[in-house]
Amino acid sequence: MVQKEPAGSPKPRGRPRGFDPSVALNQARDTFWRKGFSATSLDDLSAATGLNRPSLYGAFGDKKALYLATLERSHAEMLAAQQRALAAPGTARYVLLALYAGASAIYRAGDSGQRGCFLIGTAVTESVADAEVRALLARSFAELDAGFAGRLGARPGELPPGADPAALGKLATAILHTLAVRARAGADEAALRAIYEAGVDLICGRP
Amino acid sequence: MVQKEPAGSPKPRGRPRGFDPSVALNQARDTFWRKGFSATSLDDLSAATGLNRPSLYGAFGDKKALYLATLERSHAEMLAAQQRALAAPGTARYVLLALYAGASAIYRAGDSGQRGCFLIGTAVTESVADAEVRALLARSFAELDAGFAGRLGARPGELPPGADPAALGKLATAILHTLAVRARAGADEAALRAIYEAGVDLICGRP
DNA sequence: TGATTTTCGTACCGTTCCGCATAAAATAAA
DNA sequence: TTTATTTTATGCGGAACGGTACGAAAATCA
Repeated sequence: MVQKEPAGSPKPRGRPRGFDPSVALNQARDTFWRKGFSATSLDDLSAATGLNRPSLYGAFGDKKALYLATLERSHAEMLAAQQRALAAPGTARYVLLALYAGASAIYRAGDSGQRGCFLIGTAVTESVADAEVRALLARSFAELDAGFAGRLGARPGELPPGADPAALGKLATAILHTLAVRARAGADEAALRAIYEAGVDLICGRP
Repeated sequence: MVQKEPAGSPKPRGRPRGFDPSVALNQARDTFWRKGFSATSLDDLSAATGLNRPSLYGAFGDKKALYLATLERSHAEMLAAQQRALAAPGTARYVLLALYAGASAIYRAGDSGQRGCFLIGTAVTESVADAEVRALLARSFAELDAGFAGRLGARPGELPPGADPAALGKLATAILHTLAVRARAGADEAALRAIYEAGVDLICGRP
């Protein structure tokens, strides 16, 4: 494994890293995603990343810090995907359906069983005993709610008269929540699609 | 601790139990509820129930079997509570609001932080790696969906014209899902109420 | 080349984990 | 009382846990 060499950055003094921390972070996230935080051991993470424990520790800190880093990145990616989907051209109904279809595909992925949403599938369990996880989860929900609300309130007349974009935004996030837990329980593509199509019908009004 | 003596049952041969297995099961469930399955040790369970490990093992089997027993009981209680709430007199809107208010109260309970729903908060994480948990979770969702659908389709004319009770039933369960995960993330009573009121507005039609 | 700095790999530390072996205690039957 | 049976309590054993010390390896700098 050869290190990448970003031009212009002065080479650090000692022995260069033999791995890409960003890749390792994704591999660690995949492991947490499958087994959850508590059931994932440092040996699991070591095997998944190909790094030994000292290298993991040196790059990310202890297991908890590594987990928080995967949560933070995953939330940022989810939020970016939401923004991208909601900024696409088309009606609210159209972009919501596309967004949920994309989420459904992600939730059903996974080599050893459908994994659902990373935050819902792993952080929800830890959040009662861990204030940092809980705070990140609450922030993630709030930002998703706001993202949906922004798009739903963007074009006057697109929603049924009297609709409250903020309230509907929270329900749009609720659809993601139910898709996430149901995917983890094994629901297939048709089952998830039926749910989000019915949800979009309610949020945007039947067409 | 004195044993209960159900009349008519022939006394078992040996030393009688010094504890009530049903009470112990609830105490074990509360521990799983707070920390999740993987993070809960047999010592935690022993401390919570007041039993030592051999007694726990003798009464319930290993940790996994004990956990499955708590899941099964919790699901049965949830389903019974749903049936009771939906069979109450009143419009669909009224009974749904009452049901969600009751769920919200349960989800916000907990001595050390809001715990949400037991199944959503703990089983969703385990369900990818454990087929038994996954099957129980899927069954639980399906039965809740069916319970809601049954009530929503029970009285013709109660829903907006053209509404599909089966699809709305799944969305009614979705409201429970989002309440459960948001409670675990720390959402307060007003936040949860705003969500389920908006959800009921959509499902039953604005009043 | 040699010194310096950082990473890598092995091995280890103390702790905690789950499960059980064993014996004492408590009750019913004989 | 004696015997049989079941539940308690103590404590052990092997494995896995998270985390780290330490020396070898690989790069840059002088």
